[in-house]
Amino acid sequence: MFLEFKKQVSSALEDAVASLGFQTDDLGLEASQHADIASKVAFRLAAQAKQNPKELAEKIAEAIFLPDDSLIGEITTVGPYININANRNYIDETVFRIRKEEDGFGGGFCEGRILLEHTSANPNGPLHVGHIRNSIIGDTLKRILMRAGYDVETQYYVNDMGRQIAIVSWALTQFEFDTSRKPDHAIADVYIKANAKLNDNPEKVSEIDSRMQLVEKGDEATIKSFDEAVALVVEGIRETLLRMNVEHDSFPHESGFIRSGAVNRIVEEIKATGRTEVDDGALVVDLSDYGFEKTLVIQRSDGTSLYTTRDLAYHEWKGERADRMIDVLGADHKLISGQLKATLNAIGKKEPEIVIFEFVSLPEGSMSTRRGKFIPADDLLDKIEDQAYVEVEKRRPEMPDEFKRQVARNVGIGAVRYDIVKVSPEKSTVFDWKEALDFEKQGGPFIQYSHARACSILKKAQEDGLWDSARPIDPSLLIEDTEVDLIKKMAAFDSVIETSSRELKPHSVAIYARELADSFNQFYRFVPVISAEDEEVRSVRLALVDCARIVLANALDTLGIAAPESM
RNA sequence: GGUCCCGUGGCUUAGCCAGGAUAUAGCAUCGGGCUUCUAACCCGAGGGCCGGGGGUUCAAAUCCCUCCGGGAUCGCCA
Repeated sequence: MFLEFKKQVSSALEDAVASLGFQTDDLGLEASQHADIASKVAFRLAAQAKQNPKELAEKIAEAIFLPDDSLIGEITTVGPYININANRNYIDETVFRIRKEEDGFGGGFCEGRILLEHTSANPNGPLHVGHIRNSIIGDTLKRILMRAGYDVETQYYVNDMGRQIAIVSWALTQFEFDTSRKPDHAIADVYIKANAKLNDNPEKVSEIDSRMQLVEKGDEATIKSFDEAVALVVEGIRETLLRMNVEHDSFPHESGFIRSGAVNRIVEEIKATGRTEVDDGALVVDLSDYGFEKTLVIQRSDGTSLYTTRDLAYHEWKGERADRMIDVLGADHKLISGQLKATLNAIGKKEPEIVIFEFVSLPEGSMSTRRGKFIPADDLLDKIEDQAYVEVEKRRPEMPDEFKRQVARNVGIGAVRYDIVKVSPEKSTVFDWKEALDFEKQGGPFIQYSHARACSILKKAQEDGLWDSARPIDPSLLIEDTEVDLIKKMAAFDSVIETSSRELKPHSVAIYARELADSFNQFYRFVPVISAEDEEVRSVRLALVDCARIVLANALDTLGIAAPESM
């Protein structure tokens, strides 16, 4: 709804500026604490108009023409600022729309097909607390883009033939596989042992090399041993992701692009550009004109392909199947993803948009599956759910155990997802158990609680025979400050989705959801609903609570966090 | 050493790309609020030369330069 208001403001301001004989492509619109939206256009035009910004602002404000059905209300100037407020129509219309559109409210203004790749961790062990930053950013992005209106397919690109996987398959011949453990964890055990053994016995490395050559040549027994190990780990990873409400639509395997011949084809295409040369037996690409000093290796001296080579083929394939490709990658991929884009560009292929997130490290240093230095996501989820159970027990001791477990799951995952997504991806973080298990106030559970609270009011009203969602309402009775603030906050949801989908920044949705819950809680505190004296007022306030329930649920859904009716 | 990212009250953090009105919020601290729709809540207070220094501008947390601190990365790993 705010998007529509903003559009009207833009066009009204443009017309006003034009009517005074000026031109600008920057209306300087910004959120403001003094109005629903403010314009700094007078600053921009002051030089051109040779007038002082204050007088200019007044002239522009006077020149604004508003049609009858406008959403724009009061317009004032304070110095050079033009402060523009929405009118009553905006408030009332917002309430009507939320009730009409329900779970669709706040989206549906974009179209196109997007392939979104995220997580794609190597299947050599379980997801750890660093990986899930990728998963949560990626999954939230998916939800944001889908709400915005895009057709989104998420993919987990499975590395089923890299060096690490060769080590895993070798490890299974060297060490006993503990079938009593979750398979991704059991694989990590033997993988860690294998790496230690290879470290102590460097002559064994040739066994890994030969496995890689065999799999690339299509040796069935070797491929089978890789596949089995990979399938075990991927199954465990999917289970972990599902616990966090993360689900991928497909799992393309790297080997598929070798077998289809796509990798060989793309190597030939790159050769045809004349950019390649053989350096020390390896095939390298010159990307110096793209600003990369070092060449990019796309084939080992033994002729086998690298991750990068297979990734090029994968992106070519994706580019043919979508309007946009988005990859969520860790900071260690910054350079390689730039080289990937440059190479795709050099052969005339579509390039992906890359979302980079910085690392999550441990107090003692960076995480490493190979060295066994990591905290499995499963451990974090187990502990946070245990902690959440304690919190539920404290508050709802009388409820059945099944209820408490369910709430603990929802709240625990909500806390984890919110905690991770609320921070800008470009900040590196250090994982801290104490912090992770501390139910930070005004985090995920705070928003879930607000939703439960709205549900609780509606439930009670319904039991008392006071609430009927079909009954006509008169939103103009919603005049308390906290009511209007809440409605305006809800109206802004579409604009938050629009911005975060355009900038691919999921954390702004997290901030918004918290602010929305905050607005609702203030309304709850100051305005009686069920006990409102006037029947009409009570009805419309109940409708407002229902609106809050809807928008809170939409915001939570966008964050991949459950919206419990009771907790 | 080169390149990229980050550095905002005790801690975590928004704003920076598109410079402008008293710099955002949470945690923690202190004070207040449950006979009233779930207190996982609400209200209030203190606390910041926006890492340091230069520059551009009428105006800099925001742009440029430089230094310091942290992270990432620098061909046959992914």
